[in-house]
Amino acid sequence: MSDPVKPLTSFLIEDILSTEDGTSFNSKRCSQKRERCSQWEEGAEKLSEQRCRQETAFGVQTGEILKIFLQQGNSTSQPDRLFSSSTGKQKRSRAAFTHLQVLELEKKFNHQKYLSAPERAHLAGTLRLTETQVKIWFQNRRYKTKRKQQTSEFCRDVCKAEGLGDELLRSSLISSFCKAYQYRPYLWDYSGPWGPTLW
DNA sequence: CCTGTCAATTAGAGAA
DNA sequence: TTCTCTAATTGACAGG
Repeated sequence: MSDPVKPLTSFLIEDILSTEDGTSFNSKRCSQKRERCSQWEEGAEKLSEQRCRQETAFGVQTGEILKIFLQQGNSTSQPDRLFSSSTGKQKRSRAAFTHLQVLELEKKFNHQKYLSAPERAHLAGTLRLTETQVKIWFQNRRYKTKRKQQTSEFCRDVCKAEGLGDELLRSSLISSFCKAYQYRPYLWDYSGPWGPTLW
């Protein structure tokens, strides 16, 4: 019998809700943050109801399922961290993927940069992640790859400009690159003398 | 409409 | 505390 309890993240709540009422939580995408908050609060309530039903179904004591979540060690899988208890204000949760999960995701990514829906579902199932988490991981991974590649091209061009003694080109390359990436663009991978000092 | 992508950014969490 | 990585969010846009 498979373990009924998965690490609980905001995405899992989406999945739970989508199977609960037959409508996709994703499809309720809201433009207003306020609307989102009220939906999340609703989600929290439904979640707690669902825990009760699971406890009944699995014949365990009240609070047992919550305890299992809490015992999973990963603090971000604590369901109640998703919401601040007193204010009812939404708190963003951040799952920490295990080494194995990342390893498998990387392996798959090296093989193919895009996943079809069935492939994504299969991978999510085997890694015990939600499909949304897999989708977002691949999205972030593609963006990271692209930025790394742009950084390496930038480094190459700057080195070339330096080699030619073209100070004007060098500084224009650097300024346009800095403008494009206000955030640190994976420059730490490059141990050139000027790399990390740029920022 | 719905869902997916990219690009940019935010923010949680672990390491130093 | 600060730094760094990266999961998650947001918004614009595209395709079915």
